Amino acid sequence: MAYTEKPKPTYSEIAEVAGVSEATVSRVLNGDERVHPDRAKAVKKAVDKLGYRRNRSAAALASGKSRLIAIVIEDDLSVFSDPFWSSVSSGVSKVLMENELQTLLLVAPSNEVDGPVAHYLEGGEVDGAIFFQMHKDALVKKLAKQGLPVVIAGSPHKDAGLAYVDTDNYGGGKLATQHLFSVGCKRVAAITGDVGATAGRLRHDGFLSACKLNKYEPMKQHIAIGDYSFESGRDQMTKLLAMKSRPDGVFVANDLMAVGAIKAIRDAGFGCPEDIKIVGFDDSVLAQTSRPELTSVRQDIVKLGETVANLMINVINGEKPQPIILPTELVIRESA
Amino acid sequence: MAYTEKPKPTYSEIAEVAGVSEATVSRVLNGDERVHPDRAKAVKKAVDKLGYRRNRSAAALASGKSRLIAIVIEDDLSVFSDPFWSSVSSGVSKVLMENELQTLLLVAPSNEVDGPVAHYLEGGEVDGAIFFQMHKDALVKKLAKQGLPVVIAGSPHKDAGLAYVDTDNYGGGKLATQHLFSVGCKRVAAITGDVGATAGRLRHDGFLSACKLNKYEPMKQHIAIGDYSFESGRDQMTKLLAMKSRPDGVFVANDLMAVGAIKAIRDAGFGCPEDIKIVGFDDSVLAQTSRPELTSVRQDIVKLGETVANLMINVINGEKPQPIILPTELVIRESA
DNA sequence: CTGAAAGCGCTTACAG
DNA sequence: CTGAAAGCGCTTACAG
Repeated sequence: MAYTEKPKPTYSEIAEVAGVSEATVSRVLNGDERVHPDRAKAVKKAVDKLGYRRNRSAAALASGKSRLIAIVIEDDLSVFSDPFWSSVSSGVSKVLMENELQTLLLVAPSNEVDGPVAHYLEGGEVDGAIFFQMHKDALVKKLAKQGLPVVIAGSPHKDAGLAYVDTDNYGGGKLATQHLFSVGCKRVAAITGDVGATAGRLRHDGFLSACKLNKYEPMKQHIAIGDYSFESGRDQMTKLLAMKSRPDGVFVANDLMAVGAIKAIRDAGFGCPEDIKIVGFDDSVLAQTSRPELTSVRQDIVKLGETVANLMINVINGEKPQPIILPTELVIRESA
Repeated sequence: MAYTEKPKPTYSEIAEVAGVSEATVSRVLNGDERVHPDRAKAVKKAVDKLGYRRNRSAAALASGKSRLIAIVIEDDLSVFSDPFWSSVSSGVSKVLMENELQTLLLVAPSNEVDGPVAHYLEGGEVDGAIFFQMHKDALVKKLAKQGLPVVIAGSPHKDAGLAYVDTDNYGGGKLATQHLFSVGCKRVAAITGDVGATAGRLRHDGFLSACKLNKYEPMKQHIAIGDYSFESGRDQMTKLLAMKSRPDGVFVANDLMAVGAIKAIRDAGFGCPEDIKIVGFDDSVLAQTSRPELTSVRQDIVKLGETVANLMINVINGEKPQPIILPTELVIRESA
């Protein structure tokens, strides 16, 4: 039995089998409504019969559209330990694929405005680019100005008319803090992340807003600034514990710092939640493995990815870029 | 000032500026050695001057090579909470990009041999495919047989002449278990993962090998089988604790189960490491946030990704597919 | 070592 | 609603 070369049918075979021209094949495959239903049916039948699959390179070359969407992630250690982007990417890729779009994975330094990835993106090889929030806005804006459809997963540093999808960081911070008041805390503090970045600032603002709602004026020293690391959570909590007016409830801007804070509480001989209650943010795996288990703000990350992909599709279709904020919920466990 | 259309130079402009034919431009850009150095220089100069970037679709169409490598990940909840693949992908993408290859992200159900992703991969749109270990071998083998360069990150279920890169699971299990003996444990047990899967089996085998080396015959009931979840670690540990011959050292096949095991130890009123010592596997973020901090086996995940990418390149270049095993190291902390 | 020319497999005005 | 034809921007035998 001789090996037969795989036939790899092209338009010409389909056209022949279906008894139409290649132009019509193309129209049918691209969903052109004008084709007569009977011919469309014939084409589809031929496609099935021949097991035809479109050559994307050829289509891209002829049409000028690559049907490729880039996901740009940061080449940075933080990525390596954060399941966040893997979940988002997964949701993105799934939705894009359902829309016959491919997902290209690009790894780039965060502040690179002029490196290889930037050039690649400017080269027009891609129909759109999705950026993960850690990126500086400069490159994103530049690309958007050049007409490339661009969506940010997360919030831009400064709102600049860019399309983005983000978790409701403000609402989440507020929710978490409100919970501390609800369970009877009287001296509520916060350990924030980088308040220069949007997510950190919004969580912080949400905290303040809940305080105001409860007619509570937090002390300045009760707002400690961390950097999202375990160590900073531990160290900032230690400082809070050392204060004369020791807080009895702390909103911590992510779970990793929250776990650090709990360690500090334990090390200092206090109990959580007896002496000090803690609410985290992310509802990561840490929330469940921590002792005590962490009450934390949950964001639906897969949904975030799906929403990002859908927004990208809309932007490509010419809709106006527009922010989308996804709701959070509070998962109550042991720590508060 | 009128907006000028971006010129988007092509071969014809370069050829003109450099005073050569388009064929020569192509040769230079593809690193063909035969071109006279002077002409090559002229072409490169023209390329720089015009800010030329190659149209990949056109090149792909003409050459039949897409310069696209797919990463196929599983559409499964386990992915969503495991930073493993994000780190691997990151390493893969970086190396591929350095070699002018693009990374395509494909999300597919694990046991799909005949779905859209499978068809896509068979369609020849991709120059190679990298699979993450959770995938069943069937699809991978099928593709390999069709001549598609294929590499597995992790181990195949059964060795089938496929190229793969994996952590030394066997060596890691051995290392971990040996450490338990070294610190004086007398009744050493194990909580394994799925021993039907390669990684789980190898870690388990490594455990046995260290036992043998120490002339220790583990009791059958001392080898508990978990499923890598926090709960299974906790439950299996509870069972071990209930035994008359209670172990004083346990090798746990991943950190998440190890943290669960520690909870069980605490809940039962024992101390870790005083009464029972624990060694985990992965050296994940949990290892550092756990109380006590976890002694754990570390694998270099980014390196794994880079190695996978390099292996892929070698396979594409016609080298014989061949397994690569990456070493592990033991990170000693508090739990053992 | 180099160029003229054909061709990769699609898409899309254009004309009807 | 449909087809003939030109063209997208490269690559690659082929001939020299």
